[in-house]
Amino acid sequence: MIAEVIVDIAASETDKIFDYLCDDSVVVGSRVRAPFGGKTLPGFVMRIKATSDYPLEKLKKVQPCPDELPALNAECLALAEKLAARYRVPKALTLRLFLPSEMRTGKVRELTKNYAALAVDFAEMKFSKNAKNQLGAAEYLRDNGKSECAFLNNLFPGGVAALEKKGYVKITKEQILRDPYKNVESESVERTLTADQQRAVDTVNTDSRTVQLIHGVTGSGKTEIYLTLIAQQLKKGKTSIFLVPEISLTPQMLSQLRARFGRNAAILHSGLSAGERFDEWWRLRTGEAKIAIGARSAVFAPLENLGVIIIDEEHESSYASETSPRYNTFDVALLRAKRNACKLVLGSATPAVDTYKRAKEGEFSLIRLEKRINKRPLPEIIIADMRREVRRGNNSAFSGALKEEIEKCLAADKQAILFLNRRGYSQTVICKECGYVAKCQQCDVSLTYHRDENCLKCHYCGTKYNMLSACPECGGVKLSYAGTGTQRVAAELQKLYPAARILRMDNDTTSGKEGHYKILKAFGEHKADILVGTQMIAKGHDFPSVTLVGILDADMSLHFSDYRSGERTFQLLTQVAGRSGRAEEKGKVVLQTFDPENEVLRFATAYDYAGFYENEISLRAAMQFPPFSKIVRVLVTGEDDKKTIETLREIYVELEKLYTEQSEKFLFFNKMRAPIKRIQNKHRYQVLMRLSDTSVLPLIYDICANARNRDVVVAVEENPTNLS
DNA sequence: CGCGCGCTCGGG
DNA sequence: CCGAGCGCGCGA
Repeated sequence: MIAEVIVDIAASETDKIFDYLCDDSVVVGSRVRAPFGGKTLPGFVMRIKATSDYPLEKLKKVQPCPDELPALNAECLALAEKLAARYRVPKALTLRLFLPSEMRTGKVRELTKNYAALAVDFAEMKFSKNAKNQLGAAEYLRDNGKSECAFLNNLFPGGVAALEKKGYVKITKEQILRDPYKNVESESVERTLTADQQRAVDTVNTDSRTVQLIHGVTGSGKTEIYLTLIAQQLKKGKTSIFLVPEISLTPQMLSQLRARFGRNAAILHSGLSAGERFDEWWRLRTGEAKIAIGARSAVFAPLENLGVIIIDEEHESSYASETSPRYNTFDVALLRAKRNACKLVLGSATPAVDTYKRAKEGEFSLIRLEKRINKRPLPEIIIADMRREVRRGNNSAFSGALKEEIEKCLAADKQAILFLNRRGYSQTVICKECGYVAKCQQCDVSLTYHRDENCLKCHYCGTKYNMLSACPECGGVKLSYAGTGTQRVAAELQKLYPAARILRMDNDTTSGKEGHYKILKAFGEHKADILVGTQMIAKGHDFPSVTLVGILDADMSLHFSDYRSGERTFQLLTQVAGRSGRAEEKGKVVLQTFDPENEVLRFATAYDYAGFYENEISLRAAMQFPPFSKIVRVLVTGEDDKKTIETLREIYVELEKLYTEQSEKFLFFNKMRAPIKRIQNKHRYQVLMRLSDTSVLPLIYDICANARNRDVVVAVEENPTNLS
């Protein structure tokens, strides 16, 4: 037999089928070890055939890997090939997406424990008189049956090993599945559906369209709809994939899933240890677990017979991969949904403009949930005009209105959340004498001051620098801290309210697997009065005693010069505001801005998604921005500036030909330095295009794939979320 | 003359 | 991706 093998090398030069001899233990989808140019590499069997075009005598033989099941099923293989073609990446790269990394590197295997059991009858055993440990271990095994070796070795050091040598004891290895969330408490919730929820479930089940968008205000009970859909499929013996933006941010969702589905649910996410991830993956592959829950990579879960795929918070940018292969979770999910003839459910309180347009136009089904559960009112939003605060001489991060509300909140023994999308103490350190700004040596960005470590950090590459005592340019000692971050907010808050218990949650405080969980749990148990945090506190937590949310700088994300800034701001504000008043108490939101007349803020404070959408879509249409066009960026990065520019030029020349030939399909075409000129010592250049007709997109991919140069990375990004 | 490095090519 | 093979440049 001949196996067609893709060797596991991420390079376009080796991205082709190599034929190998194999025996019939090797099947399609299984992993093999293939002799390749002097050494043996892992590979994937794509097909099995009887003959080869390659001279038979030159064929080498592959060794099979002893997996119980082939690592990849037919659907995974087909999908991997499709994605490789779509994104012009080697098939080895897309195949890897379907496997836990430890399966490739082979470093982490199943966790096994050794067990000892008597192999001969105790009465027949003979012991020398000082072999106390042998006798003890044997007696223990006689009385208790099969036991763990580690345990016996503790009690009777060396006993088991000696018994095994004599043939009295047999040692067996047994696989233990790690349980990553044994510490997450279960909460049993079995609610009956509201009429709205039931209607949503019915629509998903009966509507003939593959994609179902659930547009439900925060607190309208979307989670319960997802759980019901999953449970229905489980009853039918079908499997589900449930995708969330960042699983570590949703411990409550997690415990609900655990409570409802127990070990039918497998949780895949980056915080797991390699071994845990392998075990969860394996439970899905074998069919022991039927529900895969996780961030974007869980869309590749090794499930067969899919009944439903759910993408919660579908507007989140984390669903787009930022590393090669730059797949889009929705695209992959749609391919899987079509192949399995199952539904793809999208959910959001603030759908992406593109998604909503497709739903309104009938391509997707649109399900609206306009009421919060129990008809709780949405929190009242108070706009604080920061220009007026400055005029009054208040230069602090807190407006008078916010301070007043914080005081009321503390007095009533309720909780508050303050949101500021900037970590660290101050955004930059500036010399008051000469205007010098501290910058990273490896990146073209200013450094952020972190007071707790008294250092300057680069938020792009993570490098730490000692804090300056004087300006390196002019020697001046008057340094000013410009741009407030979460550390400073927490510190100033503590000064204002010495008795208040303050927790901070940002990238700096959430290290470790359960870092997020610990902070959220402490806050949930009212062990703190005020939570100060970045983006990450905006997600779907449910804290009943939070009655106040403060948005310290609502303008921040508005001032990004990209077409999506309005959309992002609306989404962020709505999400954050939704954290307030989730129980009986009515919530309040104080939104601080320097631009109170801004349309996006006005729509957000009125909770008017439809209004926002109409306004936004007409702007986009007028400006010919997505979804009325597609922005394509070709990003060229490399350490060697000359080589990088040379590669950019090669690509540009070819793209320019395309542009002149088919200029009617281009709304914009230019090459330039990227906004951040250097990150981690890599120079960055780009060709920016806006297409009115995407038929040239495959040609753009081709040009970039052909221009691949050593030491220079070329990436094609479609409608990129951040244009740094 | 020798080897050191950089480029090209092949790998089944 | 990685190693083998080869060409050319430079130093003693």
